[in-house]
Amino acid sequence: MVPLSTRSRKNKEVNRGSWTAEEDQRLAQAIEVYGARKWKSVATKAGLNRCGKSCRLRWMNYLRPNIKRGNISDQEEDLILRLHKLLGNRWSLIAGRLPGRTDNEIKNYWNSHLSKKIKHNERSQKQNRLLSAPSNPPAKELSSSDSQNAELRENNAVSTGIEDNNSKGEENYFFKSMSFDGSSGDEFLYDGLSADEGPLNLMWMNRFLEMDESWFTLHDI
DNA sequence: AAGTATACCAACCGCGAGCGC
DNA sequence: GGCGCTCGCGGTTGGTATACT
Repeated sequence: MVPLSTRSRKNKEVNRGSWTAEEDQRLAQAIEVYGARKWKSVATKAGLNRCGKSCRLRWMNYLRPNIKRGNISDQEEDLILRLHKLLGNRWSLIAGRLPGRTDNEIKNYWNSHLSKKIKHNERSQKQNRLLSAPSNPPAKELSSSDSQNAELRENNAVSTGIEDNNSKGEENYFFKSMSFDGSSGDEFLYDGLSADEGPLNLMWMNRFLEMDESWFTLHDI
């Protein structure tokens, strides 16, 4: 995609920029033999004039099996929005909940689509508030955590169109007992699911996100 | 048709955590 | 404890594609 010569930078000894089909093939073959670890040595053994980091990135974001590309579905988008509300810019955690999607892809999708969408929603929300302001009852004073939670719920409802049942506002949701790191917790969520079962999985996740707060507490995210 | 602006996304960079020596 | 190495993460860059004027 990007000519090697144009992506400047420090190390002139190694290739930079777009990967060629041949490089991809070499990398995949090396990983088949040596495994997806020790990226520096994988790069060397594959005969690639690339740094280990670059090889890892290429594998993780492009060559890995079961990668889904393009066309983020409405369901996936909804899930990204909600997870982002809960987790912030922790793209790898969010990606971990979306089978076949990479953190880089979700980050790009967020920056190019969703962040704008949200800004637009917030703007029209403000306008609506201004228009209806005089008839509103005086707002109860909230602690900062209350207001954060309120904002979180409000944005969530606005951006996804799904109302959050958690109206108490003093507690946060939580996720931690099911880890997001692709280890044991993932088994709880995804064990036995193939990539084809993604939609089913997403439905499950959506229900999970709507669960009553009594199931979870947030403090140790 | 040509020039310019904007959107998209692959790839890079810097940083910090974890681990072994 | 200190050092070096590897890995993973999030932010950023910049080339290409597309839309707009």
